[in-house]
Amino acid sequence: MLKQTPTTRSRRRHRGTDSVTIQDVASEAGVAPITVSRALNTPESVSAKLRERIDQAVAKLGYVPNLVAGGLASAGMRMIPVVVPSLSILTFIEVIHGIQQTLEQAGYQVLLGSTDFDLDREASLIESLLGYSPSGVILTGLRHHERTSLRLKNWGRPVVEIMELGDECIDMNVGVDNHAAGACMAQHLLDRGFKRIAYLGTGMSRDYRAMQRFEGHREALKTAGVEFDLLFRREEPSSYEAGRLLFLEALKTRPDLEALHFANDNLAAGALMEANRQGICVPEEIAIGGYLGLSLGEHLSPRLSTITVPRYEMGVEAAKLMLSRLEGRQPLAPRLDIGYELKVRGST
Amino acid sequence: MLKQTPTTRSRRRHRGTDSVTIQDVASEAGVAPITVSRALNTPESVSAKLRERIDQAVAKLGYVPNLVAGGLASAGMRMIPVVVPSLSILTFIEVIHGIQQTLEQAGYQVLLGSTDFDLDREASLIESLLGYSPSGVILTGLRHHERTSLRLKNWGRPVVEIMELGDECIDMNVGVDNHAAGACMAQHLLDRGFKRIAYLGTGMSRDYRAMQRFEGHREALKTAGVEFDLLFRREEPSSYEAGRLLFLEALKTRPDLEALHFANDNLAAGALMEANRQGICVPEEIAIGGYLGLSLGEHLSPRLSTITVPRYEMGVEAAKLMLSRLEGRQPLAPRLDIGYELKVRGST
DNA sequence: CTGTTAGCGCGTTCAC
DNA sequence: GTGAACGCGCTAACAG
Repeated sequence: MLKQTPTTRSRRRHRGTDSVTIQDVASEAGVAPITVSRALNTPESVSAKLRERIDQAVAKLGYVPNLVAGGLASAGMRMIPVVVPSLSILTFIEVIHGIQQTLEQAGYQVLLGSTDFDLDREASLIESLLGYSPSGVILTGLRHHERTSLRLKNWGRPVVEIMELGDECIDMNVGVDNHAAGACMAQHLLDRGFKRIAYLGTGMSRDYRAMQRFEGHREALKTAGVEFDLLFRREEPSSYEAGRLLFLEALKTRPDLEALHFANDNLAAGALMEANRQGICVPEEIAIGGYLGLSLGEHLSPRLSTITVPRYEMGVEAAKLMLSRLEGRQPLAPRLDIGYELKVRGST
Repeated sequence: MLKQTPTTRSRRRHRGTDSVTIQDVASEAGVAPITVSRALNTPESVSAKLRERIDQAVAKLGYVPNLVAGGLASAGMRMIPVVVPSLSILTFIEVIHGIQQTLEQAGYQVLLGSTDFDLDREASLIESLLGYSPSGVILTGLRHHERTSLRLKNWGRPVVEIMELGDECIDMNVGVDNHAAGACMAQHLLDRGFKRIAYLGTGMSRDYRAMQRFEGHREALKTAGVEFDLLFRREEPSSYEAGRLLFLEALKTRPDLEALHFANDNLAAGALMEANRQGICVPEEIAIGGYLGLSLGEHLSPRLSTITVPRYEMGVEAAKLMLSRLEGRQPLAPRLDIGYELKVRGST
């Protein structure tokens, strides 16, 4: 299947991809291969004259550097694995998008990895991803297998942990303070005069960041002297449907509830749409708050109050941090709080 | 930055990643490196005794094969670039998800690439992705730069084109018949008794698949003897907001419209939500149909009629086709129609 | 500024 | 069933 043409060039001893190599370009331009290499990688270290001859030869032969060979000889394959818990959660997609756009401009490619919120899978995935000799790694969260953290710390190449903020990171960290964000929405609900407030989430035994927001929520209530500590949870992944079910369950179990604090906008939107369907008035009969700032929230009626997190920007910043290290610059700070913003809209 | 420890092992001449190599394992097990290689890649060609010794050494040293070296020596880096027009369109994300899940199980990794619907960018992106010596390539659509198609045809490794269906593909093809899908929804609208039906889409000068659906739509109307050929378009990317604006524009320009056929569910949902907001009754005052089958559509009121496309499954099938080639099996058919399904719900 | 030499770590080839 | 030698294509190191 590989190479059906039995190799026209006589130079090839065996195998070989039969493509144009740096040697071909060197011959064409009448220089040594290393000069071609330099002309391509550090043009300023080659005289203008040779550079031009080489550029012409490259164009003429259609030379494309073999990054694998380059990666073996030097270091780094100009790839960055991005390891996230799930590819079916929009948040991660948007972060990945930001990362991809930024890295691609700089000539790096993104390698995708997903762990399904499983730290064992994360550990083995990262282990095998390192076999690709990537230039750096971006991964989700600050909690990992101990051997993963150790391995990456000793790895000697840039590592960025995203989505979460903390004092102890492997190398660099861009994220948001989940605890504070949870407290922020809870405080908003309290400010609105609600007391019987529940938190509702999915997959919280695996997604500990949602749990951190719940902790913030709970603490805000406690601090305000509101003795109400209600959590509704389901173990399936987040979806509109899960939000709808959570909503129904909450209404049924505790008809006295005044406000619902959802772990994310998908759930909140599912609830809001169900409320619309049933003719339940939001926020008069029950208030609904979310987290993330999905654009959908702005189009529902009433518009969804939420805490927006600049997800795309988080990706961009993570990538920039990565690039600054890769290009030898020391990043200003290895830790960046990307922030969040409370958006008060109609649903609360 | 790279390797701060000045290399403890004396073996290293210069550079080198200071990690465990096949040679280390070989020494530990008291065999030649090639035997380790065989024990790992073709276990049946090594005696049980040695195999066990080697496995132990691998475990003891925590050896992880350097895929870069392997990729250079043999061929294929066990990576598959997936090139899509955009990472901000949910459809592509879901397809990528299916691809990623399937390939990762088989030990292949996904490299992400996006072209922003630009065939020039696609051409140069693919050119540079080939530098990674990937095992295969998955790309979007059947239309490419001629040099891209030629390059990939001569490349000698599996190529799958997705999202679209056609007779002439580079190698293998999994997708959906856009023309037929557009006609299908149009026919449904006609069957409902609507005649003044408009098609509404975004970015259609770049996203020719949406245009193919429009052609199908237009033809269905013509065939039915309905002389109505109205297209509303905007050039921004699809979004709820774009759908809302398109909806408003259509209502304003042509108050006599009976049904709106949107190029995708994002647009349709934006329109439907705006209708709700304005108290416009759907479908009594105006019917709305979409395309894709996003789960959001099922939660709106009324529920959105649409044409569902099994996006995740399309990814899975594309990956399976790829794998069958990579593993030397001939795929049953190099062309797979993934199909679509008309979902008639409340909005029409 | 340019060239020479010597690997990067692995798998193929061919011999035993 | 196992091993020795060599090369995949490129670049770091060290001259000149």
